[in-house]
Amino acid sequence: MLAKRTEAADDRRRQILEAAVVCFAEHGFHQTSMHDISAEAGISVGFIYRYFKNKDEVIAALAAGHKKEIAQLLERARQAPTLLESFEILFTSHCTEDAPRLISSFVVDLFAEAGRNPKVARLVRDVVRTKTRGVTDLIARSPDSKHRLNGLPPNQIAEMIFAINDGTLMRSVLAPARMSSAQQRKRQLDVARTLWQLLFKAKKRPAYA
Amino acid sequence: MLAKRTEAADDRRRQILEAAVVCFAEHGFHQTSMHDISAEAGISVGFIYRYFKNKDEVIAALAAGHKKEIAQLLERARQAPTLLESFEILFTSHCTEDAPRLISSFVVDLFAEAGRNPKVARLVRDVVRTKTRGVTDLIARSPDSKHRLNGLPPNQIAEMIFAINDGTLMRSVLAPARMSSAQQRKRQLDVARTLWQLLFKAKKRPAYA
Amino acid sequence: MLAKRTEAADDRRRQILEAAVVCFAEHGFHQTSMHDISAEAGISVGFIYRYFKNKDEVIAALAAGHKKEIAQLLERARQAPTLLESFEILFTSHCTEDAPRLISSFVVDLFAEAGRNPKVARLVRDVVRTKTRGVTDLIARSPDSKHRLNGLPPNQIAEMIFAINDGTLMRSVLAPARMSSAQQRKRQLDVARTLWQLLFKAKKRPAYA
Amino acid sequence: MLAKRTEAADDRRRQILEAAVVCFAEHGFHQTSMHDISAEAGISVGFIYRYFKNKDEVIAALAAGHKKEIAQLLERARQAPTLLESFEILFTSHCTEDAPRLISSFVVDLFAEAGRNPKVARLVRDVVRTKTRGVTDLIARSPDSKHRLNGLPPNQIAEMIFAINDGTLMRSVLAPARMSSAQQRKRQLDVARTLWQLLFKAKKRPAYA
DNA sequence: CATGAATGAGATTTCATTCAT
DNA sequence: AATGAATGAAATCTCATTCAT
Repeated sequence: MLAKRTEAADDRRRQILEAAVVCFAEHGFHQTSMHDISAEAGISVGFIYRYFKNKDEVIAALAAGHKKEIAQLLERARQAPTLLESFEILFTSHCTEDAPRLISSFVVDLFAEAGRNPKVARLVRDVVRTKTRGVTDLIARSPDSKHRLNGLPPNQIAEMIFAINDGTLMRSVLAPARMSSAQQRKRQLDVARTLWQLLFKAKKRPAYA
Repeated sequence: MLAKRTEAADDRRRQILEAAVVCFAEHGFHQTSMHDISAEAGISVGFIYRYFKNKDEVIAALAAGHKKEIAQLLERARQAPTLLESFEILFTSHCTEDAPRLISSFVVDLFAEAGRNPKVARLVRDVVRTKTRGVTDLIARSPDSKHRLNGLPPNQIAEMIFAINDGTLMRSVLAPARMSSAQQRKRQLDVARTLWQLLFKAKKRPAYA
Repeated sequence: MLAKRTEAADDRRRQILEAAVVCFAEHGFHQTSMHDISAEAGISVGFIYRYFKNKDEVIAALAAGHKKEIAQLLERARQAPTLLESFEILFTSHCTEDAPRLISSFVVDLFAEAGRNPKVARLVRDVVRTKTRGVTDLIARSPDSKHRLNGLPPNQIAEMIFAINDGTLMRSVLAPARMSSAQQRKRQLDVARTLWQLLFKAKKRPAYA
Repeated sequence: MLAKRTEAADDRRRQILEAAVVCFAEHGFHQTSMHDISAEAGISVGFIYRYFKNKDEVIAALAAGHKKEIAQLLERARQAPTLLESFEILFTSHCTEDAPRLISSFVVDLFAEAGRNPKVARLVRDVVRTKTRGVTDLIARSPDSKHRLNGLPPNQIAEMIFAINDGTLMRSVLAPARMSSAQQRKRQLDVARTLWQLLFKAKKRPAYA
């Protein structure tokens, strides 16, 4: 019997999930044992099973958490005063943490898992959809994008933004361990600005001859 | 004692690796057992060990194979008559196979694994470097890019191309199983052309005002 | 993660080691499977690993136990009222158990293992040193040995005693299964007395001629 | 079908057995694979099976070889001009080889194996019997032993000699690898002479008071 | 004859999960 | 509630043995 969803229970859940994400990011889902998680959380193994039916549910819960974080990220991006700033927020999302590699490792593993675990796939697909829609909206509403974008529709731009975003995330698992959060953040800002320039600053480029 | 590298042995190796990539793509590295691979390859478990020291070596061999394929892909892209065609080749690489999801699942898992397994990380990092350099070169040499690119240097463009490429690949693991290779290919071509338009067709757009 | 060293845990350890020594004596270290041990102990295989890191650690623990037993044996020998009685204790040590062949088989295998496993070698070497020193002391302190011993120094005598002791032990693995503990004990006492006679009773023999 | 016992076949057998004893001494019977033996002998695995039905037969053949060697050793001891020299030959038998640890490791393992493998047990028991009888004879015929031996019967002396011999052999597996054959030989000679002194030189010791 | 490719049973070890306390 | 002892299925890897070439 799983524990009821009281506030205290939610705290427990969070505690377990926080430990889990650390382990998962470091060793991957399937090389992390339940014991690893319990040790990281400072609780007993059996305890985890009071709050999660099994290991897959822990993964699923984390995927759900990821979905929520993405929703919050979108919200923050939406409230930025300019579109460039929105982009900057989106592109550096996984660098604001004190452990950027942790997040990216986890997310890449999540996608890998989605490739085979239908439950995870459904959630991740949902995240992707939410992200794309949110950013499409963001672009469409921006006064910046009135006449520009090289004639591309907002949703195509949005897809490209996320392709770039996911692509750099995927690659960031290769970043040497010594690379600081700040350094990674800087790299990501560069990418955001490059894209920005491509999309909106074309005119500024001196017309060739 | 591993088998010597005769031609017959190389055939066996290939046979095993082909089976392994199918299993890995379907279930991930760590949820594929050596028995799964042997069953898929139609041989006995022990036999795999005559050709690969252990499971990690199978993964590493596959990663090395990936590296070689990327090198060939670059070569093909290099020989395309126009830069746009080069782009199209690069962006649809994983769709030409009869099993596009297989390839992408494998590659995403490979990146996830690179986040923890240093041997794999080294190989993947190598692949990334080769890719980026190759495409940087491709762009720099192209007559198309003489005065355009919105003032961005070729290597920054190259990085962006691959970010997009990897990003779409990462996302493609979510593609519903029923999506055909042709459909995916079409999507990828769209992305390639969007990027192309962004990079090189800007001038064509009537300057607002 | 190994279980902590509580009293209950120590009981478990003992239970496992007792089962292990039975199996090892009967089939040797390398022909005893972990499953054999678990079956003999009446527990599950995996459970052994909560108490011992691996099979080698089981062997090492048993070797350590042997060391302790030898130390106790020496103590008992030391407290015997006469040197002859000390000898008798030393020579019959492995016969007092209800399973003399068990002990000898185990010890011979332990020496065989010491020839290749450095960890075991270190322990066995330690046992040998302790034994030799202890008996050297025993002899040196004995009033019996004041002027006799055929002019041989105590440590040479001690070495010989243990050579004989180990030699008979080594041979005792050949004793037919039906040979009772009592019979073996009697044989060993004969050896002890023969040695004693050789060392100390020489004078009583009528000088030839 | 095993190969017939022609002279050429016997050569093959010897070649295999020589390789086997090296492997067995180094790693023990049950940690030596048939492949190890074939590699050491420079032949194929399958080839071994033409000359020996299985691994156990290889061990048995080696045990039989040991028996023959012991018979030859006894013959040499018998032909020595004095009893002391006979002793010296017996005690240093395993040191004359260029690999003393090899022989002792093998013999100790052989005894361990005898504790469980009845076929081996029978052979080893036979060896022990042959040895004891031979030496009993040796002593009984020696003019040295006419009136001495502290009143002990020759067969008891013989048993003791072999106990010592086996005991030192058993212990010699602990000799550090760097100990040379010559050093070990010297040690063994010391033991032989100590025993000799004990048995026959008692008279020389000044009778105390 | 001789080889070594091929097998598959079996060994060691791990780990998700349960349950008595 | 919370623990962690206990299980046993399953994974990785080895190796004696066979047999087609």
